[in-house]
Amino acid sequence: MAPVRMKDQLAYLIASLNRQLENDLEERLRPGGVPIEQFRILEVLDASEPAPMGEIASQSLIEPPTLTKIVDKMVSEGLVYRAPDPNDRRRVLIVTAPAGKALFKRLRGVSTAQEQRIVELLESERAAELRNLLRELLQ
Amino acid sequence: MAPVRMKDQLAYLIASLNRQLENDLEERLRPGGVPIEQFRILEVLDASEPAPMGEIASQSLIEPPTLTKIVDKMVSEGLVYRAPDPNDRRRVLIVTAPAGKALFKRLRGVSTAQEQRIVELLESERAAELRNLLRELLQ
DNA sequence: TTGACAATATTTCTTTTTCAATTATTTCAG
DNA sequence: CTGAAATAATTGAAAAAGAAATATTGTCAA
Repeated sequence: MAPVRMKDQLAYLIASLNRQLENDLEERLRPGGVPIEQFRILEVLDASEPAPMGEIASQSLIEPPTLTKIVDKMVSEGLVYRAPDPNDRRRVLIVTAPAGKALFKRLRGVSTAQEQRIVELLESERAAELRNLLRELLQ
Repeated sequence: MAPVRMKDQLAYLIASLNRQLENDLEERLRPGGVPIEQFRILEVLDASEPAPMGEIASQSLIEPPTLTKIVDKMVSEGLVYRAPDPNDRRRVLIVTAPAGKALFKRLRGVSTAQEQRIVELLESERAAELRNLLRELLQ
């Protein structure tokens, strides 16, 4: 069997593409001065709010201790606030503050535009196929 | 148009899958006690050696200052050594030392096994299709 | 040939991230 | 009910990453 060259490995292609997409997103967020992680957190909250720390961590792919510190910063910037969960007081729920909502409203297009660029680059049936392949490999 | 849920976004799927593959690889490398970055550097060198720092950096997706520090460590562990490029003395070429070659020989299977698992999980035509889709999106 | 600019790698300094341990709360078997 | 184990989040120390500055060498137009 011919040796698989690194650049042909699926894991490597995925890592490279991931890097490329992150750099792209970061660059487009830079004018707003918003770190990509903060943006992802706002995305998670936009989808379902309020959300406990653990939920945000797993969805945004950020480790819990890191998330705590990022949220600290976002709280101090007035983007979100913490609200202890009355049903389970171990939990801390995060809620988007008005400033956070406004910020996200300004920036959400950055992410959807990226998705659109990808889908356009492939034709849409192939984009759907890619989506399926990735899903199949997850878990 | 219905709002694209975060979990359906290609960028998110790619980030998630990338994370999953990295965790998987890291776990399998742990017995050898080798950080994933060192392994990737050895992979790059295995493909073409000697290689200048810049080349290793871009291929392994590691930033130059970080790479310098990792190579420092690898040199002190006797895995690689530095050799100034005689043709361009700004460059520093990295060469795999015998211990590095031995280590890589023991561990290379980890990476090819991962590739195989992916290819098997999909059938191989679909793996080929995935490869093409990813390539198309790169650059 | 020179002098300005570019390229390569490293260093330094600051900021982030991670890892392990800690606190607080909940759950549940006995 | 009690207390041991589990879960959620945070903290603090150490490690890693990142940005900017530096050192060195190379390139090329004037």
